[in-house]
Amino acid sequence: MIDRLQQLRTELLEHNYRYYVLDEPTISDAEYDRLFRELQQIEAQHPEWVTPDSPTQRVGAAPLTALGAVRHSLPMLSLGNAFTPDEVQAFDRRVAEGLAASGQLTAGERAEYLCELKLDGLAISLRYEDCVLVQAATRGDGQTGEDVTANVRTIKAIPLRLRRPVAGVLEVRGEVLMYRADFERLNVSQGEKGQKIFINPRNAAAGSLRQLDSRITASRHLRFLAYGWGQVDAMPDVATHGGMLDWLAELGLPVDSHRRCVRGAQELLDFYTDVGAMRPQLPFDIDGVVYKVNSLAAQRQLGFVSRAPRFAVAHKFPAEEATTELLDIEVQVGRTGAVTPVARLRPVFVGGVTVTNATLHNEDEVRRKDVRVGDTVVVRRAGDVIPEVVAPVLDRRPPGASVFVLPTECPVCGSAIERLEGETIARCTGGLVCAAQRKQALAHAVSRRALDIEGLGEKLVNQLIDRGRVHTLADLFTLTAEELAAFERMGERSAQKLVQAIDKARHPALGRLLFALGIRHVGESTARDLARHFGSIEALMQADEHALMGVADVGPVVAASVAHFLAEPHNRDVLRSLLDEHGVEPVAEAGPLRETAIAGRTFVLTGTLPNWTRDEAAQRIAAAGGKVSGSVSRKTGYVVAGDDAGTKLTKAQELGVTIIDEAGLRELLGED
DNA sequence: GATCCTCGAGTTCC
DNA sequence: CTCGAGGATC
Repeated sequence: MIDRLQQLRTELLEHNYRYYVLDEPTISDAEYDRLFRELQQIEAQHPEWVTPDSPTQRVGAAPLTALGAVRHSLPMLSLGNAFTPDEVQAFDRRVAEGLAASGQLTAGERAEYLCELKLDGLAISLRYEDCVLVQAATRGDGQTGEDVTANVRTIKAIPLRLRRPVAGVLEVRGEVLMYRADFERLNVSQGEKGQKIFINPRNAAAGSLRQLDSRITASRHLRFLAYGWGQVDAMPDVATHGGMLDWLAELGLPVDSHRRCVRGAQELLDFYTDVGAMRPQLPFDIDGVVYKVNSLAAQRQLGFVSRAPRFAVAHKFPAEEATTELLDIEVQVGRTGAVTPVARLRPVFVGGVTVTNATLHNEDEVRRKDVRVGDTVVVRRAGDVIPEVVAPVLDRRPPGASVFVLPTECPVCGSAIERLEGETIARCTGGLVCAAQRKQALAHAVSRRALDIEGLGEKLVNQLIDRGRVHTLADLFTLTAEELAAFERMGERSAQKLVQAIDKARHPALGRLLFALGIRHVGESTARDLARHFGSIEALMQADEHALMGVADVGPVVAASVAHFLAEPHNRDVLRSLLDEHGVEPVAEAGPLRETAIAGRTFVLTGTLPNWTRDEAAQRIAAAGGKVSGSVSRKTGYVVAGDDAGTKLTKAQELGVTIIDEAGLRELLGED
């Protein structure tokens, strides 16, 4: 009996592999089902023989109450975009120059790329430990994603165990997606059951993957295609991205077969054209193609800019466009007084959602596009998210449509609208006299990245300001549950919860409090820098412009803005009142700048490190809050030197910058 | 003085 | 996500 069980498992795994990975099934679905049921029966008789990697163990488990958070060991990055042939040529030129500079490419030689489809699904990371799938996580913000292990185990295209031995950790990255045919069928059955109809395969895949009840996921026919990797303990002996993909395929992971290895910009563009032609015949949606420098050594050489690799780019298909009528152009007033024209549109379905509003950014933008109220306009979703008015359809302009003129007075408070010379943004001069600005300022102060007060949404903010109950941040801390319960759409329970949330905000991290104040030019990051540098509100309040300039990334403009804010008696009063009367006690930032070796410091990597690639080292430094820069200067904190270090090491010695090796870096990072 | 990069600010929809 | 602008670097 146990022999038969082993045999069934092996056969079913093989058929799975043929079906999902090789796309060459050798038996019918009915035959597969027969084998599957036989295995189920044997396992039912002998529960002690059931193992977690058995093909029967993909049926889903009992619902969870929430998806847990998973921190990626290496961040999941995003890619830069290209939309035009010019941009692709510019990308190729940058790559060629970068590689020529390091001698990896001789002049006139064309760089080698691996071209792939850009799948329109959800990026996930699969973690295998000693060949066994142990965890699956969504991309999330790139640093932290959601734990979707239970759901991912139900996706038949994803092996629960690798087909070849791989020691230690292997993180596989790829896209979970739904085939168009499966999507159509799902919507039919959803419709019959009177359940939610999905707008597109991407949304359906996302909704299915994030189910709390993995039994639902199991019924949804999700697919998976691998395109990359994260942590790899046992790196195979391959030199190219293409080689890595071949290796992943050998391990039993599905990899899309439309990849192509090419040289130079023209061949990249040819791939784009070819893929565009076959796009309607593909079984799944794509939103473009991806070009990656093929050589892994060359990839390391090129490195990263901020969160995106320099060695890869996504060449996107043009966004879907639609035409609709521009009903009106209204202006909004932001928290800094910025006056923004907004297009009110006749609702139109484009790129998977119904669009009714679109920003027009500023006065110049409206002029440049020459859109007028009454025009028929072309609308698209830029970057597939934010709606954008592209241009008017001039043939259909109604006679007498007049050019848009920005009002000279604020529509909310009547103060003058002013546009300083050389600035693109016009601003309401009303300051806190303007209710719109007070509302936005309060909404900003309580937002998640600032004081993080839950339960204080737009509606309530509006009421608090309109009734004159809250004028400054300090007033917020005088609210009681009794009076809040009397506001519209507020019950006793929500009122009490809100008061608790406000109470919790009495001990914010100093940086969050500074960010909450809404000082011009002081965002989340600068606020944290200020908090770390000065350590307390009191110390900051005594700082003059000169002292402020001493903070990293603070120059004359930011220093003047902060000094101006602090010089304003009204602002000082609010701060004093917060601290002295309302029991607000900011807590010093965790890990102040002077006390951690990594956070806020700049690292330069040079030479070959013994165990880490440069990318890995860079990503680990970034994960610990450090910065990685390409060149050595006096502001460089550390130079991490490996074998064959070049001129950067010499320069570091000249400038007296601390030089460490990989072991030293590990020590700083707190690893063994 | 030019250029690259990061940060701030504004915005949409579900 | 995107633009503009401030800051740092070359």
